[in-house]
Amino acid sequence: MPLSLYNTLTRAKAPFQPVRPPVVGVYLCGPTVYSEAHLGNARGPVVFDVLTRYLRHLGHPVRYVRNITDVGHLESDADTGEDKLEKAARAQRLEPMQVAQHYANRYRAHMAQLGCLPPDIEPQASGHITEQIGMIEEIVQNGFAYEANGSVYFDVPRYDEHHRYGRLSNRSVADQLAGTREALAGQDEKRSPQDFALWKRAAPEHIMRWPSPWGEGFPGWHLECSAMSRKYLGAEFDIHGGGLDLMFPHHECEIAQSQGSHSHTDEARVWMHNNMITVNGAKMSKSVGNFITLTDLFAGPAGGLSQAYSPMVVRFFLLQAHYRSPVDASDDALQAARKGYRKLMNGLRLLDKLAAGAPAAPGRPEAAAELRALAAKPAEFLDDDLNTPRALAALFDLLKRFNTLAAAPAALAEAGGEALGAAAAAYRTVVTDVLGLRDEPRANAEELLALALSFYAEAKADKAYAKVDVIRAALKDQGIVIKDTKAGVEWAYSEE
RNA sequence: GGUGACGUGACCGAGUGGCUAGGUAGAGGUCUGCAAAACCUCCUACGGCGGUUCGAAUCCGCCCGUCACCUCCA
Repeated sequence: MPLSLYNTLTRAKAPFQPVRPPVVGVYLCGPTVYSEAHLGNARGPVVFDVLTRYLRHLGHPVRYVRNITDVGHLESDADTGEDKLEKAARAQRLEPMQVAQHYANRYRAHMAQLGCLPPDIEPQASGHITEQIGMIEEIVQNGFAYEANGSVYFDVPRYDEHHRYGRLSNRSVADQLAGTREALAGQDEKRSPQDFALWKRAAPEHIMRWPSPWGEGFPGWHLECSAMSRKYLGAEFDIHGGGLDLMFPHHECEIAQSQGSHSHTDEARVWMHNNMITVNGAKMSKSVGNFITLTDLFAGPAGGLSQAYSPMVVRFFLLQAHYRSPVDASDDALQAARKGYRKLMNGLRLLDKLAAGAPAAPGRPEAAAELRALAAKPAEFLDDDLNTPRALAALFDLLKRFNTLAAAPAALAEAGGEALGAAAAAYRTVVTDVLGLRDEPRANAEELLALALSFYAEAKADKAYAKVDVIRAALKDQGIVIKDTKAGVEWAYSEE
């Protein structure tokens, strides 16, 4: 069964066909690095991490691009001076690029904790000013942009005459005009309120600025993704992802820029949007008090949650909902996810035991076939627009079967070693390679060691020297030597 | 006002025109020195009102309610 994906552009699921098979190009809109990443920032990267992992599992060489936005966006169109990055830099008395680097580093660390593989290319907007200027020049040449007072704006009505603007988000230019009437004030530079900036003239106090044919300034909000995706993935590539909130205006503008500059393509063939996360039923916001940064989430109580939740629990929790559905985080939901996650991980350990006791004989054909069919289910559900909740359900079904087999040697023999091995491999592959869930060891080595030493001391006191020798040898295998001192039993790392 | 999504059992969350989602929690049981795990059985469902249909929780209409986007936002 081929992989089907839901395309926001067509509002339908369709079998996935790479533009240049077997290679697949994926672009995900990355973070603007001016503050700590929060729970909501985790969903897109996790979803598209599973997507790229699955594409690779299916044998596609994937080029996964996730940008870092380090040219801060303006707070609003009317505000020419307040740039998010510069604002953060001023508040922290730092160079803007220092702020960007700081949060980019933290972002990468958080993504690694969440089990997201690093992108193949992680381009930064500030390093691609040349490409962005080149793209603006093309758009101007094609008549879809105009210069005004050192800034360049995309001419939405003009573009709309040739290509429909608003296809992705299903909006019409006329409707938007009706809806934005009140906002007309103070937008004198723009010919139409929907026009968006490709290049902004820098006010004197603006720090981040670059020379351009239109004077000193900086690129507009939406341009970097068009320029960088084109550079690294081509004028038409396979999959463009992002949060639902980016659909309009960001992605709509990207399509317009790509169509208007070069290629008469929609930039990407498939547009995928992950839905949002709410916390205790409401959108995260600082004023509601349910805003949760990833740092706080992983470390302790935050934003209406009573305790810390580990990165893998969060990942499992996110995968338990379909990526196009909204998901609500709460203590109840996360605690249930934690137990489910641990159950799945305990399954991985069970596989090792099963493999050790697997029968060599082929088993009964029907039983073997049945086990293989059960083991094929998780991937089948992933084929259906990445249905991770169903895939997880199928994994739990499979795990139940493993548990049953582990307790019943007769049934184990019926299934046969070959089918068992294949089923175990399927479980392990989907859980770890595709869903990216790994075991988070929780046992405290120091405490376990203290326990072993207490048994040692007890055995010694009982003069049970056979037991004493066993404990000492086992610890030595772990590189730990026991030291009997007058003060009591101590330990040290072996110097051998 | 425009666009889109949604309302499923104690909680989270899939799915489907008739056939078990799954996880968590709860009840009983098997196993067990005790416990845990595991397994078996059970429990509470599809917002309301109409319509289409042999049959709808699943399709259509209306109503009620919730959320998101339309300004930066994952």
